[in-house]
Amino acid sequence: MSMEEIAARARGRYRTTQDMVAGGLRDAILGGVLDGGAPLRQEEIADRFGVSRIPVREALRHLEGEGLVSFYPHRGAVVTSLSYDEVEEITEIRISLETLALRWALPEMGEENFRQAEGILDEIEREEDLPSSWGELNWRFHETLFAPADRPRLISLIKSQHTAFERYIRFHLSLADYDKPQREHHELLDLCRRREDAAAEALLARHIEDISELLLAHLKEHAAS
Amino acid sequence: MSMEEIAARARGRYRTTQDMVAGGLRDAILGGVLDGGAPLRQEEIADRFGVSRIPVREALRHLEGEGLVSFYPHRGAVVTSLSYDEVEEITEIRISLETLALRWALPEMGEENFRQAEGILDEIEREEDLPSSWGELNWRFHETLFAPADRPRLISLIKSQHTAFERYIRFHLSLADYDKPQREHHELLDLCRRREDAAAEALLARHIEDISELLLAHLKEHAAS
DNA sequence: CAAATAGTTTTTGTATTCAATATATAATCC
DNA sequence: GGATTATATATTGAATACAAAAACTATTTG
Repeated sequence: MSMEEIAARARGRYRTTQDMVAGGLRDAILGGVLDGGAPLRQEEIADRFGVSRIPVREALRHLEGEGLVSFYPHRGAVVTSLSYDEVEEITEIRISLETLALRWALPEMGEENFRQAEGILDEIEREEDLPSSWGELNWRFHETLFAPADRPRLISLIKSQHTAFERYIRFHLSLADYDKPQREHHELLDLCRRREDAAAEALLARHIEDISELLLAHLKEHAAS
Repeated sequence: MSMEEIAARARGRYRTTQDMVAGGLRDAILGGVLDGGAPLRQEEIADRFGVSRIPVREALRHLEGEGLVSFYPHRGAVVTSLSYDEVEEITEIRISLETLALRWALPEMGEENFRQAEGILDEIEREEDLPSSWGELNWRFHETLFAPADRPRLISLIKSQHTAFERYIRFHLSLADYDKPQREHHELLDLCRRREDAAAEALLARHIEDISELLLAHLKEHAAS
């Protein structure tokens, strides 16, 4: 490793300042430090990161592309929040895209993939602070199943739907709620191993719906659109 | 109409400078003035639009979110270009998302929608310069069919796939190539009217594949990945 | 001829200033 | 008094100028 690389890592392992700001804001949003609807004032963010407003604005634009923030001309950016209807919509989109990805991935899966996926399930079971790491680990499991499809655009679309979704999981799910999805993960991996494509696709669809239902139930309870 | 609104239109009917730049660049890319892979130098663009570099950079970031340009750190932005594999990938994604949208839209369609869709098909048949307006008109037809689904996120996803796609149509399709898709448009509208959902979905899938095959055939011929 | 080096170009980041717009508050009018 | 209209303030949006970092080009040197 070169001196330059080490220095780059020390600087926060980001290539540019706007990447650093975007990364920090992303963590804050996904980690729940910034709730949906929270205003993102440029000057305040710039001060907090110790940078000027320009990289902040470009970071915000980038996050807009990821669907995490929304811009309102001359009123600024706010953290995107999901309505009940949008959660339902994302559920449908996820089922459609993820079953497609699984269909393409299944014939290409090898022992290597299965072992990797198992490793992630182990990590989930060993994890102490599940609420704060579930999003990341859950995504890594699903991604591992889709990766053999070698469809980068498809996988990136799926990822952005996941991101929009899992931000809410953290707040609305209690510890017991994680059991069922995890059981489904094991079942899903089993079906993939046995190459039962139709059953695997059906289970994946149900798995997505199950998570969604948990989320919708809590959203309905806690009112707020 | 207020004086302010008139003034806003005179200013180029854009709310902010970056919207104006983004709009201009989008037209240039979709219109084929800027080919895939073309470098987008900030200063040059700023000069051409008579603005500073700040709104240009934010416009580029916005277009990055739309998938029309790609950023390479410290090397700048280039117009995104599609590989053969990516065209195949987008085809699969479109079929998956558009049949989903149609499934949700069909029960909600009314005579109003059918008439509107027919109007667009008439426009296509009356159009003199089809290659340059096909993209826009074709999208408006498909959008009209999906609109009753009232799924804004889904429709916006579909739109970005369309955009990535139709930029290439203009260059690779000859006049005769537009006949078959247009016949399929009429058939599709007919099936929707008769509420034959399964047949309509199947035809839509075939329609997307047909267009894709035309494009892929030309891409294969003209080499370049 | 290959590798190192210097110079150039381009992007990226900062600072400062000003303009345009939206929101909130205060004042006016009916 | 209620509604409309002006005014004030905060924030975003944009321009200018400059500095720094990275990538590219051409040259020099061994």
